[in-house]
Amino acid sequence: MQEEMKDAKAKILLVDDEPDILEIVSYNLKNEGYQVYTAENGEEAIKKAKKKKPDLIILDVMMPVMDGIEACEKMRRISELDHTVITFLTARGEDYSMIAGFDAGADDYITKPVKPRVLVSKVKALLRRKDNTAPAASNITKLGDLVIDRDQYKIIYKKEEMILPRKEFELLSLLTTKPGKVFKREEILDVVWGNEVIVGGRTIDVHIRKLREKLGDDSFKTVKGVGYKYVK
Amino acid sequence: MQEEMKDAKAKILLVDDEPDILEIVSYNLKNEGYQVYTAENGEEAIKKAKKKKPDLIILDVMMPVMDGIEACEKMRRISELDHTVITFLTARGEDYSMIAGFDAGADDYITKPVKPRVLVSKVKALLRRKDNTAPAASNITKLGDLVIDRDQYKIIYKKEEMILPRKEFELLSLLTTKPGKVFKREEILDVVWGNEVIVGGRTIDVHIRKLREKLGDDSFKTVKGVGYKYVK
DNA sequence: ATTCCATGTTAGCTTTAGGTTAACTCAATG
DNA sequence: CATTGAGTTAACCTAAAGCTAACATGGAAT
Repeated sequence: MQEEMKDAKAKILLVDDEPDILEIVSYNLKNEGYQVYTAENGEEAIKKAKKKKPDLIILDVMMPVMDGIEACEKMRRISELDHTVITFLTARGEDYSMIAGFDAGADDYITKPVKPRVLVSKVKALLRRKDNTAPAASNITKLGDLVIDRDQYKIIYKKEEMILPRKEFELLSLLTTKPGKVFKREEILDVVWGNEVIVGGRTIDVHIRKLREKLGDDSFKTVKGVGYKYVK
Repeated sequence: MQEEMKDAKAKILLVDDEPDILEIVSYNLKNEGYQVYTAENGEEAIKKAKKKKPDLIILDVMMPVMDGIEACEKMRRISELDHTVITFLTARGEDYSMIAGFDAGADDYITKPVKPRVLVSKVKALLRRKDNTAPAASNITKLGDLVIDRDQYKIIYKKEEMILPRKEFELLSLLTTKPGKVFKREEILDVVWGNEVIVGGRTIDVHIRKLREKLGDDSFKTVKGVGYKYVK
């Protein structure tokens, strides 16, 4: 029950020049537990956005003083709003404004006229999406100046991104699952090659060598007669 | 084969405590080709709604066990029913129940007594309206100069709108769900083709090639022996 | 029906990155 | 100083991806 709370207090900035719309929409959003701020033009919107750092900004395209597109562009340059979702409100059929909107850095758009219910569910969806996007649940191992990203099949070594061939990556990946532990040659073959395949005796060495070339000699220690280990 | 059913077969959940009404109304709706489910009280209605995810729910206000208002409120909290239209059946003159109904999240109301013909045309209208509403729940991903609209099955690339063949679209759609992540060929087959279908080993490549042609070579990186990834 | 066209799949060939091997060297150990 | 296991190198091999054109299919248009 309490995890429903997290987006319950999401802050939303609603920007439209028609007070009626502001009122009806903000009423509905507040009903859902959101904290709603409003602005009647782009300028005001930017001020409030800076101050409140909302999670979501709903921006009407057509507005006096500063239109939605312009406001959006400006807001996108404000780094505090990096994680803010911006969506446009646009009249149906105005495709050009949709494209312009994306160009200005919007994340989505909602077409008018819109029913409160629909808008609310849309807002929910957007905030949900935001949550999912942020904490990319990737499986990453960090060891000193080496970062191993198993999702992206890449590593970062001394701030430098590099991609390794598959076997090298998997070998490294294995050794670093337990730094310091000595992996027997047999173990390595099992995991990296699969115990059906039979490869010659020097194959592992060659791969170790390549890793040493790329990641520095001293990280890979040989334990004669047994196998290899990775040390920071 | 299972999707692509137009609203000819729209699912309607009809809720009323009077069996006579259930029968006569559902007869008429079925005649029009709708798939009709019935329930005799709010509790039952919620259960069936969850299971069947109807497009439209017609809800009598006055019911034993759980009345329409309460049932409506509960159903509105079920996210699978976000796009379901809910309409009340209310006795003429009961204005209060109409207001309460909207407050509970209903989309419309129908006054009793109602002639079958009228009801049917009302239902048609509601479902038509629903179709206009639904695409507002768009599901859009924006990545640099690429916008993917999963609802409209179209993309915007460098300000240019284009539609991709289904497989290409789905492949792109998958890869972009997690930019940078390497999707294994097997994963891709599972998601885009479905793991029952068996396609030749070169099929994915060809689709990747087409995407590269259209969206630029460098966005699609090959990770040999593993799969592909999308990078901005 | 018939034609036409877009999409999807396949076969078969080319290309290449990646992986393996052989042959030799080196270092450690007893 | 012999033996054994590991290091090194470059040649070689192969599985995997690229590519192209042909074929298959299904839906739309006529």
